[in-house]
Amino acid sequence: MIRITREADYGILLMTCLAQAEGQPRSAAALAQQRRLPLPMVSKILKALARAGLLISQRGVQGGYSLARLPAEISAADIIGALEGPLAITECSGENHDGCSRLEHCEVSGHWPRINQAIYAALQSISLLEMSRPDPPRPVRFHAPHRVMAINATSSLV
Amino acid sequence: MIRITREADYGILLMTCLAQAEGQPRSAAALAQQRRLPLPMVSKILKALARAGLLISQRGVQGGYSLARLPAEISAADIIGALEGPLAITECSGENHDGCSRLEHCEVSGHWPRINQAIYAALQSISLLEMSRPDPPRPVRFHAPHRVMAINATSSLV
DNA sequence: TTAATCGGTACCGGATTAGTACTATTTATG
DNA sequence: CATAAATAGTACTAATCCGGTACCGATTAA
Repeated sequence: MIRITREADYGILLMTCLAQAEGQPRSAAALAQQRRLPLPMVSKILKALARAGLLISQRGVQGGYSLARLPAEISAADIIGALEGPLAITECSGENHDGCSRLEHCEVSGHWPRINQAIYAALQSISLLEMSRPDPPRPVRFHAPHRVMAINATSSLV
Repeated sequence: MIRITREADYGILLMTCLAQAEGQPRSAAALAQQRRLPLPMVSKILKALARAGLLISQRGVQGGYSLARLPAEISAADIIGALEGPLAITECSGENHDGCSRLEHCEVSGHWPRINQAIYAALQSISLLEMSRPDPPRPVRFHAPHRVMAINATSSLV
């Protein structure tokens, strides 16, 4: 399946909290409490988001994190991308096919960037503003032909 | 990062082989040899694809697998979806939010199906026919703003 | 009858991820 | 100026999941 790491999953949850906070900084502890997530994890994720430039961090008493841009200017792709690090497993979907031992028997590799881009575009089309709507209009049923294609969203699992 | 399992990755490789075979059945061993993939793995994947109705299997001597539909009628979403099984980790992105212990503190969950569908649509727009073109026109560079969003396509890694 | 091939299940090892612990650094506030 | 509240960084452990293998049964053309 196509899955997203739990880190990115939590990241989206936290970002929606901050979107609703309207620029006012929130501490990691407050966010963890609000979403019922483990504090160290929340802390780690917020740090990463700040490093990626999506959040502004304010240290010291009364400090916290706040959005660096307006919710409408932040996409799901931004958040997920920020939390996934520039991992090395990108060889065949990215630009550098060097070091690909199977290249001579693989005519498909050139197509991965296309798929890549298609998914990226899909994720970029969804803004944080949209995701922050408190009660979304229950979207139309997923029209998978025979089997549900699932994103591994573990955010709400036990 | 957003990653695809290696199984699905191999699956696409194998499907392109079969697309080029033009209806003529190929044995698992032949496909494994052609793509330089481990035979047991190939066997496992082909079985799953056949069960999903994407391949037709012919047992016995001179048997093998062949496409159940025309390459143009099979999408990347079909292949990936077939290999990812109806895992249980779908609770929050699928339809049934039941059993989600954090539901009351999670206003985002309702949005996962949307993201889900967006990605699904992207994958469905790419047909096996397109992917089987021997040497694809090197697609335009991936226009990620600051960081490459990567699909973990490990097909061509060592 | 035989050999080639698909079908299914169970299992193991390794890699990645989730989560934790600890310490240093910054800063508002009294 | 001292203190407490908060972020920043790093290293580490534990659990899960994935890739891969092995084995045996069922089919079927020759």
